[in-house]
Amino acid sequence: MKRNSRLSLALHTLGHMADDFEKLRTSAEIADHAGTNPVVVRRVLGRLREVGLLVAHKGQSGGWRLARPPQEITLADVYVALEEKLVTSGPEDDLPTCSLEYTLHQRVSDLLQDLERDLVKKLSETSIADLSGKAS
Amino acid sequence: MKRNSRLSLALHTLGHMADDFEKLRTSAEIADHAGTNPVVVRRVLGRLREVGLLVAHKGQSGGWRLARPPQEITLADVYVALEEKLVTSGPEDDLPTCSLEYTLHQRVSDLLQDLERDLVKKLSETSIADLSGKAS
DNA sequence: GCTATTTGCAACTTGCAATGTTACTTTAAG
DNA sequence: CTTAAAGTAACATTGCAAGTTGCAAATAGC
Repeated sequence: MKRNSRLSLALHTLGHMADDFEKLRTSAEIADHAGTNPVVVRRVLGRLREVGLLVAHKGQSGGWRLARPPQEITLADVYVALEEKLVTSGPEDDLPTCSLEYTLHQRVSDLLQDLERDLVKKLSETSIADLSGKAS
Repeated sequence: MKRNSRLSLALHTLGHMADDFEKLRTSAEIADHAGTNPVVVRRVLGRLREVGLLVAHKGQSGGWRLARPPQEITLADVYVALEEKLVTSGPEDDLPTCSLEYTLHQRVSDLLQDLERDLVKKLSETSIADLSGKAS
């Protein structure tokens, strides 16, 4: 089992979709290529459908395709949609009882939020069209 | 159970040690304050001992203290020692069979390595003395 | 030297979340 | 009407971090 594979799966799939973005692909085909399970694919791509990156067609000869041209979908769009958090924001659930711990958490959190912004900015500079074999 | 608590535990503890850096503290005391278990404390602080940030004294009236002045121990030292990876480097274990996946992984990895460097740089600008109540 | 206290460490258990699986419903093409 | 697809809920598996137990080694205090 691979951890943290949602983003990999999504980007990999969208990269291929960028190659031939009219084509409908079924969850089964995608799962097969990505070495996973159709339900997992539907779960992950479902998020991208919800935010309008993908379109799904039910019924016979249905499947998935991009909702807009691949040049207009960036890695950041996908990252944000999946809430993958490659930068771990603090896991603090309970309020710290100790003021030192509070200060500490504050500092580290601020720092990580900056990094997260950086990451999204950098991801937004690459579209999924840039990944495909027939890149511009 | 908190995930990702090793770094929190370590920084929290070292912050307190910076307050009174001659004092020896036992794993039991530290665990009690941090709401965890002495063995977990020894596991985490053991890493910091291995890289020369802490000193442990065995035997009666033994315990832990800083190996050098708190001003000379940065958050980066602790972060690096624990290999905490707040920035998730790619989880790819097996070689990608698909060239698109390979390219993708390459790009994302490069980006994350940049972020990681940034993070360490920023962490190195704060010492554990800066965390303590009696900050400079 | 003897005892109490502490770290060091290995082995095992537990808890949890992500992934995987099964089974069923809904939708639409032919 | 049949077939093939997404949608979804419920359950199973599993990887991993944290927690736990038990004991050996070291050392201070007596």
